[in-house]
Amino acid sequence: MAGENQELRSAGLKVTHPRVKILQLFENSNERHLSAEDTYKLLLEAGEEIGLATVYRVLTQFEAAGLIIRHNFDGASAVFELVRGDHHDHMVCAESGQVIEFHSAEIERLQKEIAEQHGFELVDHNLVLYVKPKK
Amino acid sequence: MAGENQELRSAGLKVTHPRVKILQLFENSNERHLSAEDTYKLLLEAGEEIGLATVYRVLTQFEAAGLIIRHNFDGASAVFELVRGDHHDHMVCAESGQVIEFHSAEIERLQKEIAEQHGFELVDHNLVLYVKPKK
DNA sequence: CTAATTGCAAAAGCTTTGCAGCGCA
DNA sequence: TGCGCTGCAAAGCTTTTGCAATTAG
Repeated sequence: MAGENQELRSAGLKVTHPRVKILQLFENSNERHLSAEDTYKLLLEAGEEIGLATVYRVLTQFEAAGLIIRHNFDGASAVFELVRGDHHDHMVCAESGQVIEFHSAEIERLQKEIAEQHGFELVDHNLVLYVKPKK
Repeated sequence: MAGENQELRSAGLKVTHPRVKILQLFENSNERHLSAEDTYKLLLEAGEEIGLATVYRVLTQFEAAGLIIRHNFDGASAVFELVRGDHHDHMVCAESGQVIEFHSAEIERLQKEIAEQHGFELVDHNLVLYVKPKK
């Protein structure tokens, strides 16, 4: 309830109607991965008249604040996801469009190892598996 | 020299001037990762008057034919890379912008394993490590 | 009250498409 | 010759931005 307000303040953002509603949407939606357009439409369905430009601005601010992360799965449009503390990667089904989250400590370890072997420090990574149903 | 012509024919594509030039560009350029815009500009510099729309169409056809692959590193614009038979992933240095290619059979194996554990078949994947120089 | 935020519409990238003319097979 | 290909310009999409009005603190 008021939890969102605190999260926004901690992020250094004023508690405005659009920001609260968008944060609530991410916290309550069944679909964890939403594009700006998805977000905009869901707000409209919920009777919230929030401009699409505002949705984009708020999502960008949330990303900068570390509240959500942006994914560019295919290149078409970005999708956003609430940060819940648990890091994970994604598997996208080419047929159903379904997005599955997974985590592999071993892959994470190997990534770090490979970066270091090349004289670098691993800052971030992006792993997406494109799959189809097993016959 | 005539190698490109054969590659194009095998791909079921007519041997036209734009297609030959674009394929040569990818085979001879020092930079292995080119966006449509990069390709267009390099062609202009080489004195080839090929339309940007044609560049996009040819790159899309080459991708469909399996001659090149498309990467969406950041979401801004896609970059293309000649398929040389060796599969590899990429490491991008945040400071220098440098792109390093690497391959890990172990990560590949784990990916396949994970997809299968979830009841899927791995079709493709995208792995990018974002790194910075080790201090 | 004041600076931050919003909404609208216009603009900005990147990419695709319609169509008339040109070129390879 | 015929169908595919090219070029240009226009249109499409996602995302960003300018600006006046509104709102949070």
